[in-house]
Parts: sequence; structure tokens; C-alpha cells
Amino acid sequence: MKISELASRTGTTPKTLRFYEDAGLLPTPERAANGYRTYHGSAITRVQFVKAGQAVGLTLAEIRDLMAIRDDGRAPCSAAMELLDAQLADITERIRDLQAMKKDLAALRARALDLDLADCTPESVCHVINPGPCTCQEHRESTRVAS
Amino acid sequence: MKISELASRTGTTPKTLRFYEDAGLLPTPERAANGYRTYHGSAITRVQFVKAGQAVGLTLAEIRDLMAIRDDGRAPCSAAMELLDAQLADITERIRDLQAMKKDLAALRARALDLDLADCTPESVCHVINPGPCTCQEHRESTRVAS
DNA sequence: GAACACCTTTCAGTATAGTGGAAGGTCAAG
DNA sequence: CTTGACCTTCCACTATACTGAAAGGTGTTC
Repeated sequence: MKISELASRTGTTPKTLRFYEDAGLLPTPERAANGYRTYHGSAITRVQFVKAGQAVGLTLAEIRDLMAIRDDGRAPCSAAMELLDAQLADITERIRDLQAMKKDLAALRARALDLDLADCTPESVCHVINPGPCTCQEHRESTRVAS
Repeated sequence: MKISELASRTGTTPKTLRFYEDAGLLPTPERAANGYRTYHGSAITRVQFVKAGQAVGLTLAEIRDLMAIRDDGRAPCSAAMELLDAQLADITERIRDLQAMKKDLAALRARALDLDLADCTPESVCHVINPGPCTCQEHRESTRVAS
């Protein structure tokens, strides 16, 4: 199997596969007499593993480390479980952060509906986003609207 | 006010402030006779606006665009509202994606607890993450454990 | 033998929001 | 007069996962 066949069978591109090889995610394949990479079926599973790892948010580096353990002759299962746990904790935190941000956004939006456009002065750039105005004198001088 | 004072007053660094200036987020400040940047109080509000925008997930480019509208003499409030709405939609989607990923992760983890370590064969690299094994013959030949 | 699809390599660029460091100028204290 | 803390500019680099393009070799078909 040549590189573009592997690519189409795994939903990637030849470019990406060469990149994975450089990144240590795929073993250096055999070469045909003309120098073309020649893959056999197992490469498909490899690429699928990369995609499976990515699907659960692992970085290529993490995936590569799991591959390395496997290629070392050991089962990477316990390392994989640790990664899954770390990933779960990480995602949980990111969800929490995003929900907090969403709450802030919604509050900002709700507050903005009560604001009068005419009240929006240059001091805070925009009162929708930046609630606190700057009342210093030099500011009023410097940011006076040109037109 | 010199750059490091502005930095400490806004919780940033001089480096970041120069970067913001280059990025069009801060107006080019006046210079003292020795070439030092000289800020007045309004710069604090500017930087705070940048931070307020970042806090709700706006990119520096989006924040810069709002600034530009303001510096153009118009109130950026309606543009800001649009950004807030877009941001809300975006965050909502990202939360949804993360929750889906979290569900997958949890399922993978639960399934892994029922798996026998001895069943983890090289074909799938790791059965914890990659469920489907590769059964092709050439694979078994090529990935035979060395040790 | 020319066209076209495919393969090879290498270098560089994408996006984001900065950070690090070098080389040099300035200023106040001791 | 030197030390140290600032300031200036500019260039390069961080991380991540690719992508684009150039320049050339290969293989099949018409």
C-alpha cells in the first residue's frame, strides 16, 4: 500500500502521514525500490489509534508516548488509564471554566440591554464590555472625539 | 507614567504592553525627551478593556476592532453586543463538544476496567483507547514483540 | 515522448498571545 | 565613575498540528 492509499483509507492525507512519521507516531515504513513508502495493513490500525487518541483529546506527544511503550514490548494500558484520568480531570476543569465564562458573558449581555447607548463614553472604550469608566482629567483631554 | 508603572498597575508586563502597541491595541504613546514611552491615566482603562475582553474570551483581534470603532468616534456597543452573542454561541458549542468528549472518555474508562490486561495485544496498540484490533497476518508478523 | 498523477525531500508558514535575549541608551544613587 | 535599574529596538522562539510550495524523480497511459 502506498502512502495515498493509506491516507484515503484512514481519512488523512499523505502530508499528515509523513508528518506523523517525522513526529515518531508511525514507524519508518519499508521503501519500494523507487523509494516510495510501502505500508502494510497494520499501519491502518496505527493511524486509527492516533485518531482514537485525538478523539479523546490526547496530544500527539501523549499518543506517541503510548506507542513507544507498546513498541517497547509492554502493554500501555496502565499509562493509558492514567492519561484518561488526567484527561477527564482536565476536561472537567475546562468545562467548569467555560461555564463560568458563559455565565459572565450572559450577565454582561443582560446588563448591556439596560444600558443606554448614549451613556457609552470613550473613557471605558465600551461600557458593554468594560464597566468602569476612567474619570481622570487628562484622559478626557486625550480621548476627545476627533470628528 | 512610564511603561513599567503602567504594567504593574494593570497586572501586565512592559513586554506585553509593547506587544499590544505593535498589535494596534494601544495607541502609540507620547515619548519623553529620552525616548521613553510616557502614558497617562487613560492607558490604564485601555489595558483594562483588553483584559475585560480577554476575560470573556474575545481575541486580541476582536478587541482591537472594537477599539478601532471607538477611536473612529463611534460607540462600539452594537458591535460589542454582536461579539458577545457570537461568543456565547461559540462557548456553548465548545461546552457541548467537551461534554461529549467527556462522556466518551468516561465510557472508555469504564470499559477499560472490565478489560483484562493480558488481552491487550499489539494489534490495536492499546485496547484501552483503540477498541478494534487488527487481525491481518502481516501485522502479526511485523509487530511481534522483540524481547 | 508528452501528459498527468503520484512519489520524494526540504523549507517555510499558519494561528494565537505572548516570552526571551541581545545590544545598547539613560538615569539616579553611592 | 561605576553599579543597578530602567528604557529602547529587533529578532527569534514557545506550543500544537499541520499545510503549502518548490524542485525534482517515477510510472502509466495515449
